[in-house]
Amino acid sequence: MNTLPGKTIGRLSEYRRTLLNCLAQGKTHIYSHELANLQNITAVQVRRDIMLIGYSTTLKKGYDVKDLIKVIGEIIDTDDGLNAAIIGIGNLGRAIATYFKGKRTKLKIVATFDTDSGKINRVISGVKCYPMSDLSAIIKDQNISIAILTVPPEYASPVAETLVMAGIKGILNYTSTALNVSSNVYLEEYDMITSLEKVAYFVKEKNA
Amino acid sequence: MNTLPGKTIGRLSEYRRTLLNCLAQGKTHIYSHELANLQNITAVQVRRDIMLIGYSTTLKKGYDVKDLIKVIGEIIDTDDGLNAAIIGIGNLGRAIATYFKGKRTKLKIVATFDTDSGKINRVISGVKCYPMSDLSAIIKDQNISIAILTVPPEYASPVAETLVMAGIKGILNYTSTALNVSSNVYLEEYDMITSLEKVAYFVKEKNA
DNA sequence: TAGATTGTTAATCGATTAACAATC
DNA sequence: TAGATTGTTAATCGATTAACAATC
Repeated sequence: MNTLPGKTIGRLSEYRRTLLNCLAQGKTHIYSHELANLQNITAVQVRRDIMLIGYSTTLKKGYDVKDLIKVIGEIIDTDDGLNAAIIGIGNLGRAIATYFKGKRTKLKIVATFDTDSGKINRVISGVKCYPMSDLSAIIKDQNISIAILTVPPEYASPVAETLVMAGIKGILNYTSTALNVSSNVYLEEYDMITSLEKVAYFVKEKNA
Repeated sequence: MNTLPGKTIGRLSEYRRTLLNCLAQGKTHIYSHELANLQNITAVQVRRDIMLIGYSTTLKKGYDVKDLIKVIGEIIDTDDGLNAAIIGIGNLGRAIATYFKGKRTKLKIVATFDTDSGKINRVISGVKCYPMSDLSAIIKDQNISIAILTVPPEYASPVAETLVMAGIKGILNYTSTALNVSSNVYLEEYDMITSLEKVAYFVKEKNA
């Protein structure tokens, strides 16, 4: 299977969650236009995404919900799962840790890191907090390949460097600092202030 | 000025923050390639974005940092500012409120809402928390036009409906529920689990 | 069959980048 | 001037959508 576009991967993740809801409600089959409506996109886009992952149905009665969940899992999950860590366990870090609790997924948050001695060695939102100084050692020990960066902006760059040196393969950066990492590390950045400013701009434009 | 693409608006917001940092460091002028490097994008993209907002410099010594900050502000800010509210003040809500504290921007978070009686009427992360039952009234009273939705997923849809009825103009949805709002309300959705799954997928692909 | 649905190609739309003239 | 930089058009790239044949 060729590498799929990022946008398609994002939608597949959303399809899966929606499908799991459908399954919980006892729905066994779903039409492309039903799934599209639940996601506020078009049915063609759903069908095209599903085409890209090589799944198809013989029936004209929609996709088999269970099957499709399984096939999406084969595309976006790894067989043996991946370990992740949250770097900086403030409000945002806790929010993410809490989101993950109880979600049965191939991704596991196995450690958090902080400099605050009041947090170190405690279990926070279900995950053990280690001192920042042990970052490299624990990433290697626990085979952590993904880091979720929620430290204050001024620490983002040095911490990212440490992460890369320690062998991290992917970083999800929630700090407001744009990072510059070597191209063999996958980097995804998201900034809440930017999103909010974008909403504000379009609110202004709509009412102009 | 025509409405600009969302991607450009996102980048303008980031340029501004970077430029404010530069200004704080005493930098008065910046070349397109410098700004591009700080943002990990290309210089052409920077120049094109700046072209789109109608700014240009006569000097070949880069853009005047102060001027450019001002011009970006004229594009993305409203003259009189906009008020926002956080709906659901859990960890994520608090993270956002805290991010905003001390940021001088035309956007103000003026209220938060929750159902937890232990939170109601307290000031949390610098913002007063009101009971969810007062949502409509306070949105109208305080002229709130943007809602940041950080409630549990099962409440997302009914709360969004209330928000729209109360006259909200833009919603930034951080819940995992895809919303369906009338087209005169601007909706921006972001889901952390999806982002993390995307990172996991590309980590897997890079190492395949 | 007629109507609904899927899978897929081709067309369109939008965003990025290459190329380059103009300017300092 | 030569070299660096900007502003802008045209080309390219990528993602979405329209159109439609095939199938139930």
